[in-house]
Amino acid sequence: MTTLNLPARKPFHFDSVINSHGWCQLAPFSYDKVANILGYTLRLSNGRVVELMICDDKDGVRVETDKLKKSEQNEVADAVNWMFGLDMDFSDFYAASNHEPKLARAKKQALGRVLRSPTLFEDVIKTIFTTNTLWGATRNMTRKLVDEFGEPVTSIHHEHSTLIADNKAFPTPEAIAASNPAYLKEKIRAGYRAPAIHDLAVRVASGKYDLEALKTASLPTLELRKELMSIKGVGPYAAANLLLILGRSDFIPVDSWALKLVSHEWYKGEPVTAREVEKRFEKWGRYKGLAFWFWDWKYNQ
DNA sequence: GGTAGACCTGGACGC
DNA sequence: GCGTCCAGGTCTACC
Repeated sequence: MTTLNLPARKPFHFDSVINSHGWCQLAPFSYDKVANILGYTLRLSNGRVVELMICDDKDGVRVETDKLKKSEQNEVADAVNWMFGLDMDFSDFYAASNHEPKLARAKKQALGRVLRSPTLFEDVIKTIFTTNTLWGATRNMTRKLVDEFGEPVTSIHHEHSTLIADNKAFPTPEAIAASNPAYLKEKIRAGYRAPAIHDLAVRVASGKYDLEALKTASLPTLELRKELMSIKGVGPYAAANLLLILGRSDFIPVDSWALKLVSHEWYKGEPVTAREVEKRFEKWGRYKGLAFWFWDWKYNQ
């Protein structure tokens, strides 16, 4: 058993990260609401697959997992640090939103961080799975992809293996690349998205496309957006969602839900276009995405 | 530069 | 049960 205590930049609220969006409901995440523990099945670079149990801690988060070597501990720490954005600083956003009643709770609740997967590859695929479909189908596609192509937790204690036998890590690009679009369409139920995720997996697995480099790229947001939108299946909504995950807040992920929220907030439920959404948040400039995402919406069913 | 229509799944609804 | 309709972003083709 290994326990890691990872500190976070203040302010930090574990629950705010968990509830930042629906990601904790997508495999290989699991969330125990009663115990307030986030589970995640992680594949380490040496091929070992471990189950992480992540919970709130005095100064950040605590991670419990199988006994790990030092190098493996460092890898887990790096992964969780990224997933929770432990070092992210939102003080400028808090200062900007200080006088906006609809964002007044932002600093107190430490809003700003969004839960992310360890790799951008995983988050791009999950984001493509959210497009043009209902949330139930998104969960379904992700679950099936993990079950079909993910590697199971490496069992050390065989007598306990039944407890973790079902958990698998998110598939590697290689594993998805080795499949084919027809299979992804039929078995994963990815529909017309299948060629897009297969193509991405092939490009990443071949080493020709360094997707993970975008996590730390210092490109201007507009350039980064262009780069994300060059990925098949990633349009304006998906790119904005991924930018928010990457800590860039200049764009709003406008989907049909966003239109509904804005419509009820300012237009008495009358239909609105993406233009109206942009207009309403224009003044927030580079905090546009955050202001939209953490707005205290009237309509919230 | 803007937009109609096709893409695919799953849930709702009517028979 | 079975068929029909609809919601949901992206992409292509065509103005």
